[in-house]
Amino acid sequence: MDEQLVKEVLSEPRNQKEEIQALQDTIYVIGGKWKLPIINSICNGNRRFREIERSIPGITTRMLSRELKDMEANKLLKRTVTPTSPVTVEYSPSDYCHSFADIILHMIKWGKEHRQRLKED
Amino acid sequence: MDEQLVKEVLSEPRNQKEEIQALQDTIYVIGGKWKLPIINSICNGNRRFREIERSIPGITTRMLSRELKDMEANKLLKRTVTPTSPVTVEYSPSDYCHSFADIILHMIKWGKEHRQRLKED
DNA sequence: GATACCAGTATCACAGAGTATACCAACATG
DNA sequence: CATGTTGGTATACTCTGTGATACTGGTATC
Repeated sequence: MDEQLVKEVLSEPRNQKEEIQALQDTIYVIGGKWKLPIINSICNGNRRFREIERSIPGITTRMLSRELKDMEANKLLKRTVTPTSPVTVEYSPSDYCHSFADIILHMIKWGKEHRQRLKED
Repeated sequence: MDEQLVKEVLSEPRNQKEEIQALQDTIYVIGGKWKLPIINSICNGNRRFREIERSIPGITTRMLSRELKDMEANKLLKRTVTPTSPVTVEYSPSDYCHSFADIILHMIKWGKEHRQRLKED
């Protein structure tokens, strides 16, 4: 584990109440099955609705629509409509959106290692 | 962001399908409102049932009971019963449990920064 | 004797997360 | 002219995660 990060995040003396509240806040924001996969997809360069939809196995049009609306309202991303014909709709990440990069990266790492462990059994 | 980690986790050329699957696997394992707070609590030294319960704001006896059972079955933690009177039950983290440390740490970090941003408005 | 703590289980109930399917208008492609 | 794509909405449904409340049996405390 990254000792520097530990020092940065975990104040001394430890304030466990604050830590668990922070953890619960984060879970509240990115909880659910789809938020992180969507953020990941958009940060990976997917912009169009169907493009994002196709990049996430299992998601339905409805869930994607709902989550995108929600995330736009919370300024996690920007929705841009270009009046071409037919209209072009593009979703792009806000800076805020990039702040999840570390979390996502570590979760990808964990998922890969997890799969590796399962294979070894 | 940690460039070394990026190189380690994100293979070149990128395999986005593998990445999103890894991400979804991780969400599947630690998804829900309580798993990470419980892991965090136990890794922070809480061992007894009521001790863990008190350390997590909002959790009910029932949810804690269910999640602990689930996590014991998945070898995320060990349940030890000492035949004192009344019996002493202790939950302790497995090595596996510690593998979430990075994710939790980054989520705590994000939560703290999030709260800071809200205060600044 | 009343109350409180421990480690839970039982029962009931609900909201909302998530699924399935169909549909729309406008355009492009074969 | 039939089909497919885009960017969604509408409707109906399931289901499970979560919550509220109550209870148990043994012990310790007041």
